[in-house]
Amino acid sequence: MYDPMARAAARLREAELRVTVQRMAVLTAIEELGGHPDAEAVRGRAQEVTGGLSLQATYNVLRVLTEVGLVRCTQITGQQARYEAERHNNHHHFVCRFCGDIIDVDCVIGEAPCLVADLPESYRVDEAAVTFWGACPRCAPAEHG
Amino acid sequence: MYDPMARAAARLREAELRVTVQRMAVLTAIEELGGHPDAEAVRGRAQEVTGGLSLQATYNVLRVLTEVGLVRCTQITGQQARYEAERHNNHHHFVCRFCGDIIDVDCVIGEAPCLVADLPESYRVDEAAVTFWGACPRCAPAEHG
DNA sequence: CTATTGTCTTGAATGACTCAAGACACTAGA
DNA sequence: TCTAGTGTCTTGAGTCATTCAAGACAATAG
Repeated sequence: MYDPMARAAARLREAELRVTVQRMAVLTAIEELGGHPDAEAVRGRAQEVTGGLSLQATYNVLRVLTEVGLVRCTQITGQQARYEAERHNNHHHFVCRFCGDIIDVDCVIGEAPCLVADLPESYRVDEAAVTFWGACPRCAPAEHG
Repeated sequence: MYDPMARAAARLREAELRVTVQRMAVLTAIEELGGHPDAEAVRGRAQEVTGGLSLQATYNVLRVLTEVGLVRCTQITGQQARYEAERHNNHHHFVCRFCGDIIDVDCVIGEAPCLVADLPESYRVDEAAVTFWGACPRCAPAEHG
C-alpha cells in the first residue's frame, strides 16, 4: 500500500519536472485508467483528485509528460490523440474500424524500428509505427460486408 | 496523346458515379500532381481546370473517389489528410519528422494485411498500416540530436 | 425535353487543439 | 520561514481541417 500521488511526485522529480498537483493527478490518472484515454478522459479522471483541472492544463501536462517519456501519445487516424503510460515495451495498436476501440499488440519483432523500410540509405528511420485495422470481437459479428 | 479528362470521365462511369467537371478535375489533379497532396493542394490544381471549385466540393469528391477505390486517403499523425491515386500496390509511407514530407515505401511482404498481429482469433485484421518515421536526406544532416 | 435525383456552392458550425495574458504556486536561496 | 524569481495554471479567445445544412444547379433516365 503506497500513495500513488507520492509515487507520481517522485517520478516527476526524477524527470526534473516541477511537482504540481495537476501533474501528479494526470500521471496517476493515466496509470489508473489504463487503456488509451484521450485528453478529455484523462482530465475527467484527474479532476476527481484535483477538484478542478483545465483542459488547457491537461494538454500542457500531457505534452511535458510525453516529452520526458513518462507518457506515450498515439494518434490514430480520425480520432483524437490518445495517451498511455509509457512502459517501454515496443508495441503497436489494433484499431476497430467500427467502435474505434484500441488495443495493444505486442511487437513480435523487437526493438524500434522493428521493421526495415526499403529506402535509400540516406533516409534515417527510427520508428516503424504499425496500426492494425479490422473488426474487434464485439463488432465483427454485426458487420455486414 | 489522349485527353486526361475524358479518361477520368470513363473511370468515373466505370465506378458508376455521375460524371461532373468537378470530379473529373479532382481525379485528374490527383493523378497529375503525384505525391501526397492535401485537399487544399488538390483543389488548387483542380481549379486550374474548372475555374472554380469549392473546398466543400473538393472534400465531397475526395470522399466518393476514396469510397469507390479510385483514390487512397492517408492520414498522418499531426497532418491533414493526404490523397493519392490508388494504384492497388500495397505500400506504406515514410514520414520525415522535420519537414513532414511523405514518400511511398513498397511493401516487401505482399498483400494486405502484410503483417500478422499477435491477437486472439476473434479479432479480424484486414490491414496493417505501417508508417516509418525518421529524417529524410534533406533534413538528416541538419538535425542535431 | 423534362422530371428526378444527386451534386455543387455558400455560409455557418464543429471539435480538437493552441495561443496569450494575468493569477498563482513551486523551488531555491537568504 | 520568508521571499524572489520563474514556471505553471486558469480563462478566454483563436486556429485549422473538416463537416453540416439549405438552396441553386446539373446529370441522367425516360
